[in-house]
Amino acid sequence: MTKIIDVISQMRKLDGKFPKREQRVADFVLSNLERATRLTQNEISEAADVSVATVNRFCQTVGCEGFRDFNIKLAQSVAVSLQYLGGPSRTDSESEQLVTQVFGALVDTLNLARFQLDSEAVEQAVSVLANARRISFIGVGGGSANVAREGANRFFRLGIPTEAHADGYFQRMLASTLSDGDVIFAISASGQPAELLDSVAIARQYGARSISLTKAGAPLARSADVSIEIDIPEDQDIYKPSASRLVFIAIIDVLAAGTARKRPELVKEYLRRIRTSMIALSEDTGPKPIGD
Amino acid sequence: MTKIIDVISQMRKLDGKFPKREQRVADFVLSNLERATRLTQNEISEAADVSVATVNRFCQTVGCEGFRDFNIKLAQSVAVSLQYLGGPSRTDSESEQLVTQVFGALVDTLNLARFQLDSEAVEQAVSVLANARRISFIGVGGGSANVAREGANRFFRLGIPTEAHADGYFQRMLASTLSDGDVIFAISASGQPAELLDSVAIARQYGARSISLTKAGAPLARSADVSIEIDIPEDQDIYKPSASRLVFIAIIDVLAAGTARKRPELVKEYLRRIRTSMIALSEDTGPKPIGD
DNA sequence: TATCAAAGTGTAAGTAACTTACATGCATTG
DNA sequence: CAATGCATGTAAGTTACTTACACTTTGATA
Repeated sequence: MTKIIDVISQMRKLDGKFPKREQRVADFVLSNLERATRLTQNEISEAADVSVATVNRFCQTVGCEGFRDFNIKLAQSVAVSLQYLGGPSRTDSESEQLVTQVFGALVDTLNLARFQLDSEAVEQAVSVLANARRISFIGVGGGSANVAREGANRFFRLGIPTEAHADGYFQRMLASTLSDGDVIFAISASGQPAELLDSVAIARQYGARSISLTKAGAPLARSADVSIEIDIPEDQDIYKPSASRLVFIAIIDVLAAGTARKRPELVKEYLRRIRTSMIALSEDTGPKPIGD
Repeated sequence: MTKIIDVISQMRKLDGKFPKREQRVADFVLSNLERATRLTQNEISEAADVSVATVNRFCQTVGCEGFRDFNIKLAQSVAVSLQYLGGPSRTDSESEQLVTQVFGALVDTLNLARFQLDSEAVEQAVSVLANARRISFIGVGGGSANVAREGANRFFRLGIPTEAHADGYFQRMLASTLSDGDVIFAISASGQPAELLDSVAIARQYGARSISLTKAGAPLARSADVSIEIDIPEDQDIYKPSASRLVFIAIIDVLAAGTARKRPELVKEYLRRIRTSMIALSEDTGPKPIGD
């Protein structure tokens, strides 16, 4: 697939090195980025006071096939840039800026995490989960505990008995009841909590498989059979919420989707049952994700 | 500023309501978003097996002036949605594709949601939250209940007493104890559950403010003082987890960040205290988001 | 069930826009 | 000063978008 070439930076790079008349085109476009998007080749040629052919050549000079191609690439670059540049002429309200910032940061982080994900670890984890008789998600501290609950919420829909716990003592006791065929899934942003380290160690001792989802290189990562590690630079702005738990949830999504695909028929049946159980409660029972 | 009209969500919104032949065009474009960007009207008409005129009418139906206009707007929407996705290369393993798909869908959905967010509603919600004496998050069903917990987890760090409940009976009873200065925050992907509708009505009756985070146009949205509405087309692939709860969490992030900025000094102090309380438990107490 | 109106659809002509070939002009260098 | 090569504009050529009109389907009503 063709990566979107950023014509704006391409124009900036060549700025000053264009042939004289093409430079006029560049000047005009660069100082009327947003407007140029909506103009035809002809209109641009008039605005820059050059011939249409020059405009066309200009397009080829910046690496496009012709004006058509240039026009679309410019529109795309402008669309992307305007989002994050928050250029000077923008009159976004404060709350619009807030939304852009937070969503931007989240998207950014998701993308970062995606490239860190070790696909081999994902594959191993899916294979362990798909064969699990039972999965116990554990996590402590508000965030990770919620991710653990989310994991349980995801996987029980696939017909696998699941549970989630945030109580360190309970976790250790629970771990000691697990055995071959069971899976303990430990979640921690720091990878340090003794509760989790203990629980994983206990569970392994009794023959259960263990999966960890945590910070790269953390003690917890080293202690589990399969370890999914992510290193997310937390934003320095302490008012900006951390994105790591969102990434964790996204990873749980990946694992759930992968597991579901390994047992398609079973899953369909379980989802059907769950949907049936909700018919009485809701008007809408189409083929949609289930549960509120 | 010129708002970029998001034709992709426009298409999704009208999906299923198009005239028969135009629907074919919609189907093709929606499932070949990136490719459609580079096709001419003629090529699209062939691919969808309709006449060019139908393609042109389709463009007008989704709110564009004609194909030219549509083509550019589509390119922009696609660019914004896919800006972080390097396309999947052919050599990707199955699990790599899985990761790409799930993350891609999430990023896509986040971008979509951003355009739908009504910044005025966000502003109002932040203002209500920042002045709250206490916030009760309520939700039912695995997903929304978790989002509610996440909300509580976020806001208590800002020094506001919070709680989260998933028990419908408890929610109603709780609601009847609220009064002026308290806030009830109801979360639901469907916006239908009677538990939430009742609780919000009861809380309002006793003078509490109410905020809802739910599907656009749902009953719950109409019943609250401030309503944040999102319309997310759920993916048809039932094995693919729904992205809506991730969007909900992202929105909670936005609200928390906005609230934090309204009370910077207070928040700093509370975060300091929380961090202090954790020093004994962890090696790492740098300026990072707190809590596991 | 027949009829009619309204909406949907395709064909084809018309128009606007992009592309390319070619001729002219200008600058640089031997 | 002449020759070469790059830069530019003109105009013809081609492609692509738009629109008018006629035919078809759909749905409502008698």
